[in-house]
Amino acid sequence: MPAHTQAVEDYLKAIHDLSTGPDAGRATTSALAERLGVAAASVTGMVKKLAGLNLVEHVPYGGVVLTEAGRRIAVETIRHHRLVETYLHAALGVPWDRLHDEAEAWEHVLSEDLEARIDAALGFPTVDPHGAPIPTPDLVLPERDAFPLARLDAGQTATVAEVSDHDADLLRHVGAVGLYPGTRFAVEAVARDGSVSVHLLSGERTGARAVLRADAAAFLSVSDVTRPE
Amino acid sequence: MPAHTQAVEDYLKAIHDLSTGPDAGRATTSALAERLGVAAASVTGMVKKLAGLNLVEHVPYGGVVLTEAGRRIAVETIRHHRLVETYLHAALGVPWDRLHDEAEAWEHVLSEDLEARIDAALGFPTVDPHGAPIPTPDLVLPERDAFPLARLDAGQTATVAEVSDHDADLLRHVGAVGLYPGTRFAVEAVARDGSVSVHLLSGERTGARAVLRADAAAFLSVSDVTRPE
DNA sequence: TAGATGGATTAGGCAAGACTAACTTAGGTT
DNA sequence: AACCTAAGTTAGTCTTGCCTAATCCATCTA
Repeated sequence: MPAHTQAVEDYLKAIHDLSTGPDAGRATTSALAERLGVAAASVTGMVKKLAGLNLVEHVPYGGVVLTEAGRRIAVETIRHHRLVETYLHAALGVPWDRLHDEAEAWEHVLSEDLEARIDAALGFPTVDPHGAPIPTPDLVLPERDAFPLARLDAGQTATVAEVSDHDADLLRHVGAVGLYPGTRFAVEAVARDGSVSVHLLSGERTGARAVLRADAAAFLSVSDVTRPE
Repeated sequence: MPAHTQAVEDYLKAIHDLSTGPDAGRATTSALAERLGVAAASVTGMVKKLAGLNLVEHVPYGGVVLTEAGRRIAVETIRHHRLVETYLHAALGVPWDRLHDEAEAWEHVLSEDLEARIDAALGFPTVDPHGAPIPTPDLVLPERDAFPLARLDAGQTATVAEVSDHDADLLRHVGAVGLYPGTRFAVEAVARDGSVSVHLLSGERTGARAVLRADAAAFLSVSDVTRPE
């Protein structure tokens, strides 16, 4: 059935990412080129191919949108990615900041059978080690009402929902600070440069105080926020 | 470092297989084509490329031999393949006859780090589930003095050393008979058509008697043979 | 020694994907 | 309304691997 190549899966996944979340809409050629590390002309070429396969709808000069068929392949690939990350972390102890790159390769060669075995071995997890939701076997991707930590003000308390897995250096920093998904914390202050002083209220480093870099604050999403007062 | 593609790894592995074992020698174009499921002309083309990369020595009309550099890549790939098979079997319960195909895909995307983690998780195994030796991390592939079961005569006793993992149907048959690697058995009779009646002396089905198909007898190797008398 | 024959090689192509360079288009500016 | 610019697209190549068809070579046989 899956006659799609690895490149096709990568494009569809990238399109999905870009057209999901707060900034939804059409994915642009340049955004795809940037994310995939490829020249814009290459994107145009592949997008035309994907349109021919009815996996996306392409409005010249206006970006692309996934069709239902395209969405299914994208979500299937995301499921593979997140299951593999979860497995590598839980079963083989691969550190947080290396999961993404390993999973990037493995997600494309995972058979249905192995996917099911890994899922079962993990007890059918619903989130991966970065806090990202794992699509269900029938390709439903749960929505979340989380938002960037960077929007919190001093005095607010929240729980880490998800950390972007794209930048290994950023992950190491967040790990050093202790803000793993599920950790509850209070914002003590927000510096002029955007870095955030936090007080950990749960997790391994409960009670610790640390400063989160501004760039990291933008890529951490939080939920269960209590308004001060 | 590994700038070699998956196709290169597959060719080198196939050349290694064909030029190893009892029937050693130069690997021929047609044998490679057959094994890789590819046209002979394609093999000639790739072989010239490999020769240019100094991974093989090519004598036109006379076959190919691996260079040391080529041998290392081949053995590294074999190590990946056998470690992955062992892991999938031990950790995820993938059945015997499906290991090969899964491993075929995974062997090419296994990072050094993950290879080491899997090796450690398994307790540094030396043979895979088919009885094939796993090359060491420094790429030494142990030799074996095993030979085809088909050469045994009635009355002889031997231990299953290794079962070829290439044919899933054959593996299912061998599994049904109970001749897993390590199993000791006695040959009761060899039929005119080459099928072999065996009496299991160890393993799960100890005491059982069964008939092994002639084609399977050719792809099972044995060791520790006792001569009758 | 001359064929016949089958394996090996060359020649010419194709499909994926990516690149650079050159041209368009859509949206602001002025 | 004329123009500028940045993003998008077209055109033309390149590399990998694979294919078929045609030719070549080495060897076995008559």
